[in-house]
Amino acid sequence: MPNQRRGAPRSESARLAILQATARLFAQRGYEHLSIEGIAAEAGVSKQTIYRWWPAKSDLVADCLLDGMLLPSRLTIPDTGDLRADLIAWLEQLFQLLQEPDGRGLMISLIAAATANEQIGGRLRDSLGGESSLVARLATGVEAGQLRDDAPVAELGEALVGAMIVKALSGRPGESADAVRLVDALLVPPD
Amino acid sequence: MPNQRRGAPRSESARLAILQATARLFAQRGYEHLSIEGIAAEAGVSKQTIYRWWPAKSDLVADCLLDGMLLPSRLTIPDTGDLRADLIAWLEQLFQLLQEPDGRGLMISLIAAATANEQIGGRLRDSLGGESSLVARLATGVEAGQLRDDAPVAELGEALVGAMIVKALSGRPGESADAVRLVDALLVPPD
Amino acid sequence: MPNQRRGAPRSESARLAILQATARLFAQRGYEHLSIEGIAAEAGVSKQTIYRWWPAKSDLVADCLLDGMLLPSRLTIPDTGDLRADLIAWLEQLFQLLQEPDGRGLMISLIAAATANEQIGGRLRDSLGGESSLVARLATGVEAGQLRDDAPVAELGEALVGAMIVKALSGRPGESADAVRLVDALLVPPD
Amino acid sequence: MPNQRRGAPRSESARLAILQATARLFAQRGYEHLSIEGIAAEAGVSKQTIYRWWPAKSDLVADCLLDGMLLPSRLTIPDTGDLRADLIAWLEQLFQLLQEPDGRGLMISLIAAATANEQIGGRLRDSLGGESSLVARLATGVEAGQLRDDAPVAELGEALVGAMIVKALSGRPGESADAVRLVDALLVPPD
DNA sequence: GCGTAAACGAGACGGTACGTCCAGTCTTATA
DNA sequence: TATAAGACTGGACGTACCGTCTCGTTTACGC
Repeated sequence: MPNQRRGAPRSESARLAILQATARLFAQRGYEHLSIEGIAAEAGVSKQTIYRWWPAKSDLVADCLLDGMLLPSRLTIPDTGDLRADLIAWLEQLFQLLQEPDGRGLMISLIAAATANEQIGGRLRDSLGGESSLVARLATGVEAGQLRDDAPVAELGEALVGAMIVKALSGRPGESADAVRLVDALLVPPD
Repeated sequence: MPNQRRGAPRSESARLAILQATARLFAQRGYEHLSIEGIAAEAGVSKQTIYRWWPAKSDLVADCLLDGMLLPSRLTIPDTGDLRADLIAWLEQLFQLLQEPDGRGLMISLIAAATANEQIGGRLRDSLGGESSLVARLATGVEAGQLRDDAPVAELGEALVGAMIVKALSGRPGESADAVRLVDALLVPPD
Repeated sequence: MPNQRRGAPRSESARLAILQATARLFAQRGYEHLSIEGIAAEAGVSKQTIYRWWPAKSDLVADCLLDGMLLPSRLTIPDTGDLRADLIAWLEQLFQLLQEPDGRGLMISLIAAATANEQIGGRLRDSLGGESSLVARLATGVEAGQLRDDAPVAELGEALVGAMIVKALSGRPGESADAVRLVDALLVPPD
Repeated sequence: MPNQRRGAPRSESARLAILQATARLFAQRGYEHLSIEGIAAEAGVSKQTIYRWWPAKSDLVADCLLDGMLLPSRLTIPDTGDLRADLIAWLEQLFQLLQEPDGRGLMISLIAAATANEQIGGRLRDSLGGESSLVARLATGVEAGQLRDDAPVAELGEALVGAMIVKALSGRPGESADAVRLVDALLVPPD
């Protein structure tokens, strides 16, 4: 079957350059100060090439997030078999990130981006945009008998991520003990 | 004792007009489309008068929020004596708000504003900017014996508000049953 | 040979609209009250388009002057063969212009513009911005034997124009007799 | 006879401070960049005090010029008895001033101010704002028999000052020889 | 190969808003 | 009543980006 379309195919190098430029500028200056013009200049690309493929700045960021270009990889949820320990470890890492100045900026920028794009919000909910899913980890915990069968995993996931987001937005630093308390409050073991 | 300062005193009418214009435009068009120029025009005031008293758009919004000009009054947490019922009722109202198109827009706008101003984030955490405090209500629950003495009220509050915020950001509608499940997951009654 | 530059070419219609708007507003309200914003509005053009091509208001006015859009065409120096008569006629026209209210305003505005831009000053010196040159006319007079060979034509030109400028600035009306006296004082015929 | 008016008399110290501040800022930054606000701050005076006594910026400058606060004193016309030598010396000094960067700026600023105020133009004409008068010096020359009785002294004065102004505006440097040529062209001795 | 059509760089364009400066007027309290 | 202080409306500044557009160039199919 021959090609569907005539004309030059989409330039992969331009696509990459744009996403990388976006990620770089996002990390450097935050979502608020991201501009299409700046991205085009940084990527060595014309504005039109961006507008041809992405309808809005937030969709660009969503693509970056999907490709894992925005978040440090350490933020994925571990699965050692011990749900409580895994969640605590994951939350502690998040709280630590929020205490680095750039870390908090990154999180705030992601929230700001989510404000403009539901997809980004969804990725945040499913454990911050990476491949792993918080809800999947909780479900594994149910299977392993570490959580009651009828535990509302979706709600628990939202509550965990949401607590972190609220901490980020209100500038209240999260400490290790908070992570423990939060997980213990949420995770009622089966009788 | 005579007055402390010379020069004309700050114009109360201008202050009010600015805050009201901000609230009006915020409700109409959202935080993203709020512009100082637009507020000045709506308030019949010069831009300089705004810049003289507020360093940034987000501080203006924070003042509005403090004065209760942005949120419907029904969103305060009730206190009927039954903590579980109160929390469920409050969450249901929030979820209902999120299902109205304007309601979700309002919440998203508040989160966007919080992104630029920690104070706003703090008000969101303390039950959405009003006078009432979610944490205070939880503490009342502890005193009434409806919650264990060592319940981490701060974390629970953050988790509740955060869950709602995550729902808002990810566009997942919250239903009444969700509210019940969430509250039941979080509120472990004393033995 | 292909085109030198990429990107859309400069819009001639915008260029013209800007110059015409400038000329119109200059004539109506004078150099002092000329504003880039006003010109942009009058020309139906964005401010950026003006700033892209002209670094300053005075350069815009200089371009208008060069294109002969600011001065009445009658102000060019005649060449009937009789130098003395030509100069007197030209000066009389200038003096008459200065006695019309708008005429004096025009001249004052030109001087104010020259204050910000040497090019404009140069055009004023070479007989007020038009195509004709006062010095060239004087040189013709030398050739015709109506002026001494070593007559300092440049200095005489500056003195003639300068006298008119001083009259304009000091509000002293120039009369016909003044023109005659001035020319006779400056133009010493050859022995 | 008691005072005519009630209330505090005009503050002489404020008046002086304002004029001195004006002169200082005029010299430093030129007429164009002079602002009432800046003068008030520099003088330690309120804006209202300036507006109470001077209707416009240009009137302030006119007053400074009258008080001799703007021009170097060396620019007065000498009177050694030799009219030609005096005029040449005076012009040479002017030309020299125009070749210093600040000197040209000063002259341009004065012309710009004259553009807004006829009085200033008049002072420029009467030999640049000082006490001495060019026309008076020329009249002395007539009395001394160095100029024809019917020499048009007013026109000659305007031509001399005007030539200098044109040089200043057009950025053409005046040299010593130019001064000689100009004076010789204008001053026809009696037969 | 050769035309044609899309992608692409460059960049001009009409706009909106920014945050700042200053004008000129006013309202206080003090001298 | 003059003054210092300073708040106020209003207009313009020069800049940054927006999203659209118009060029000339490049690339790859389909004839």
